[in-house]
Amino acid sequence: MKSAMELYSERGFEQTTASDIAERAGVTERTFFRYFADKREVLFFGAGDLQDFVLAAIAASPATMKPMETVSAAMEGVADLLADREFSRRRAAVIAANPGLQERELLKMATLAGAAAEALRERGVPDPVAGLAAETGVTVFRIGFETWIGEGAPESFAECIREALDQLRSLTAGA
Amino acid sequence: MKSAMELYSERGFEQTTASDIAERAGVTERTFFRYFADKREVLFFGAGDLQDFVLAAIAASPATMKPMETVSAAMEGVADLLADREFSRRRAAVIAANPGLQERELLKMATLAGAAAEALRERGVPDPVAGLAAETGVTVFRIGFETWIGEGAPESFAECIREALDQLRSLTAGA
DNA sequence: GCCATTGATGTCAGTTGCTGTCATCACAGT
DNA sequence: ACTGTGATGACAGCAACTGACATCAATGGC
Repeated sequence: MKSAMELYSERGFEQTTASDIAERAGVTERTFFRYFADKREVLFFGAGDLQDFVLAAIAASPATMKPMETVSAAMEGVADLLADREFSRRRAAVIAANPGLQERELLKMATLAGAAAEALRERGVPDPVAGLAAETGVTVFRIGFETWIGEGAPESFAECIREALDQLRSLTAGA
Repeated sequence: MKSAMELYSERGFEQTTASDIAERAGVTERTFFRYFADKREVLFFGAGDLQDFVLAAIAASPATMKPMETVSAAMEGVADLLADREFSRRRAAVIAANPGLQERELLKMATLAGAAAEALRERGVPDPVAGLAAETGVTVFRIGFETWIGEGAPESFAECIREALDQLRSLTAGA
């Protein structure tokens, strides 16, 4: 809900109760918990869509593509789901201010990495490589997202992803 | 406390209340929460020591050592803190069975990676490399730990770490 | 030996996150 | 109209914490 983000931004996450959010949204606290598993989950609404998107992109990529390319391309595609940069910024600020929310975000990322690894395996990528490529891909996503959120970054999310990937490449190449 | 692990193993994490643990330990619920920030934190008692150890190892390593070597060596050294393998196994099983506990573990790992990156920076390792080496080092630790916990693994934790690092090396070299 | 300080623990009351259960009520299909 | 069915509200209750204050034992100066 939008009400939750507003309140989390206004007074901070811990300072807003579930009942506050429900009230602003014009529903009962009970109803709030019917839509969201817990208070934190509100901020990760859409994480499921993101994962579905990434999985579909991996599955749909040409069989000739190398694992790392596949994952990176999928991450670039996520741009379509990230319309409002200002909103992303505020959301990130709220999460950064609260350890509990960071935990949840970490878990979402880990889950995404796990699912991506599985998707790669189903395309025939063997096992240690699949996991590593998936995890690396998620790291690239995270770094790219952070720069996209930051000051003086390129307008385009996809470009941020490509940039992060390039940096990573030159680093591992140098080792 | 040992009481907590026992109960978590017996009935599972969610099925044991804070007051249960306190009772078995012979103290009050209030006292329990004075020692541990929350119910989950019991399982991560000693995470601080681990981080201190890793940081000290990084700081103490010869200045000529390359970043990745430094971090890996530090991770190998953690072996000293991991005496009881059977205990580690039971702990891992409890954590694997509960998303909330996985969240906490993810956070601890992320924190460790952040601190390790900072320690590398203080040794003069420049910025994108420091973060990457730290994160990779933690990944190696995780993989190594998992195989050490698993069946038919080498007795020595340090050996598991070296093995994981070798695998990673051959993977990134192949790309 | 006595008292003051300090630190660890118990007690109690209260808030908040979250859940189960049942009632209500609008709306859809027949 | 009749009957699900699905969304919501109402309410009670548990468990995870927290703050405030009381107790009590050990410690250390006098």
